[in-house]
Amino acid sequence: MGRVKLKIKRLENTSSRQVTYSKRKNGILKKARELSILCDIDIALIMFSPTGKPTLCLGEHSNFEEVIGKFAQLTPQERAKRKLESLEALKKTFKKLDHDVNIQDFLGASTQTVEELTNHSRLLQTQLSETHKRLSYWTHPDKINNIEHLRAMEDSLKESLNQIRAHKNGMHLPLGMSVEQPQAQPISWLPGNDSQHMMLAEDPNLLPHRDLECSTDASIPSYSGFFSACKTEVDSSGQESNALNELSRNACLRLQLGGQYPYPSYGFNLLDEKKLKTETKMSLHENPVDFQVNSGFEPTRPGYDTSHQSWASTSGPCAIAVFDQQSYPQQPN
Amino acid sequence: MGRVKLKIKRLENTSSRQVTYSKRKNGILKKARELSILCDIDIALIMFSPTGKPTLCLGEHSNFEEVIGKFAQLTPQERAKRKLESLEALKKTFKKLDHDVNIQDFLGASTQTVEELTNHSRLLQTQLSETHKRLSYWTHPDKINNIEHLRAMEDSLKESLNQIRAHKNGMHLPLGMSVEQPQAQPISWLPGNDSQHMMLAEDPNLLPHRDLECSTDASIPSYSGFFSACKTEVDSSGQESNALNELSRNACLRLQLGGQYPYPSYGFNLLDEKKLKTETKMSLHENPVDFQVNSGFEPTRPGYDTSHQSWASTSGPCAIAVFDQQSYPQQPN
DNA sequence: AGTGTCCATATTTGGACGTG
DNA sequence: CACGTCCAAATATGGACACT
Repeated sequence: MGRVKLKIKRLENTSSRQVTYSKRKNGILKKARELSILCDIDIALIMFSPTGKPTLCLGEHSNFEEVIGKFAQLTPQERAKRKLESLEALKKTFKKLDHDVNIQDFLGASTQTVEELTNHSRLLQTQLSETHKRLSYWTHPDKINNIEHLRAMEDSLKESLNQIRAHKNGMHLPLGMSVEQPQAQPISWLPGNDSQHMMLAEDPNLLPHRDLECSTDASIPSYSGFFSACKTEVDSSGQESNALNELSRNACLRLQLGGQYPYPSYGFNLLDEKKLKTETKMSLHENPVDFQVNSGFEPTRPGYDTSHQSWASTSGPCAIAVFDQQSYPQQPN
Repeated sequence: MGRVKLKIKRLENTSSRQVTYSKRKNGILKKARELSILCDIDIALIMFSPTGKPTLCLGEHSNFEEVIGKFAQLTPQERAKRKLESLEALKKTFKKLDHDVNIQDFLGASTQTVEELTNHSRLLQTQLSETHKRLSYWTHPDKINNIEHLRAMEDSLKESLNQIRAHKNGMHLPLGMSVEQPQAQPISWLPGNDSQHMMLAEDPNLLPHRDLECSTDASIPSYSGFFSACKTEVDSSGQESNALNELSRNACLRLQLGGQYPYPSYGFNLLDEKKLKTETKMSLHENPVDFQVNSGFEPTRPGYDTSHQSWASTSGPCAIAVFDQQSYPQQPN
């Protein structure tokens, strides 16, 4: 009876859902692979069958943590921006469909607000950056090659030292403590000293590439043969195999992504770029990894129904970023 | 001329790659969406355009972290937890719109965005405060009344002094620069000194490029492009060296800071964090799940080739990650 | 660079059925 | 239950061109 047009709506029949999943899964995986090869891009696709069985597909030379990490690196601003972009797209769709406006107004306003906030954030970010920069010179004097600067710093330090000593002396001098006491412990008392830290996905140290059977190399044709009957299809990639590593690595990622990240005090390594990034990135997930059903507002894809049940971190912000793409007016079914 | 059969091989023409990406991206996104809806599953798709622009697509009720996390832990246990019922209503409501837009979503998304940004701003504000506070300790030691702290600071300063001296001495007298130059000017870059511009920053030589992160990001052309994407050019995380001038400076700095050189011992315990990070990572890696290659494939009918790859986790319940998929009989081209 | 449109053809995939 | 097979209708998408 030939193919039947299907309404894009949850298939109520469990069996059909499974069969369809199976078929379409193959289809989408193939598409993903083709896309990654044709356009030579990074791509990662994860899906869970109706039964919960997970499937991962990576581009020819993609590696999971890399992709996720890269994505995770997007700053909140960026995410927000992207989100707005997708909203724009929707807006456009709306317009086209001659659909109503209320929304547009809303969007407009929202955009405005968002923009403001974004600017503010940007400003703060810049300030922070500046400050960190300044601090960095003190933290890593060895990075300075200008002897004049060093000399100046030295003098400054001497002066500060004197100041401190003077101040100290002005205070009660506890038990005959030696002023010259060799310094020992790190200045942990400084504000914000905190050990917690998030790791960055892209940090090679944190996510060592593990190339087991597949990984990167796998991406190559030769690899392709790997489990498949070496077909004519050399392009078959099969990064998927990486799962193994991918999975294990995930843990890390998850940590990072899932956002628990007790906010480290901005105290210390402000200087550390990585951290900075992390902070920025994580800023959205200040909470501990608590997964909670956040059925409330998972942004659903327009036009579709949703049955959600998502475990979103309460703070959930970050998470969703780009969803772009959606719209495509459904063809009338 | 109708559609032409395309060999699944990297498109050498840059332009075609982009066009193709654009088209296929839409296609695959649509497929992903449909699949998630039809089969009511969780799905996450991330891809980067040939230019590096990231795109994320989540299932109807998926949450990025959740998906990644779930995948990571392979904790399928409650997968079944679908609360379809409650959604039926929503579904119905929007279904009749026959298009993809869901106002609720707009609201949700935007709200979230605003929320995110707000949080981010707050966070940055806090960080700034902290940082300033920290700086103030050094700028106004007289405000400190804890002798221990003063002592620690003093020691730290001494240490820094030594470091600087050592570094200074270790330097060869820079090219013809007069060492005797009178050093008089105020040390404007001293901590606490709010002089806006870091004189040091201006000197590229002071900021040896260390491309750590960069290298990574660099691999993806425009990934960093997101900065440029922003009209105004934000520097939220600037890894893009070529970005803006003002940004590039930061970039350098950050790179430098993010470097792996040994942290100075005197001050902030950066090391601790590092260690901590490592530990965390490790623990995560020893994820209970242990994978095994279960490569089994069977050359199917002539002309087909299937490769399935599944990794089963011994411990995890569902633990099976399947990666499969690839090759579908490539019709002889 | 990124999209949208047209058209003709390449692919995908419901349904129904068969197998382990 | 998970797939492989068939067939015909539903879709996706190269190539060319236009717009922004």
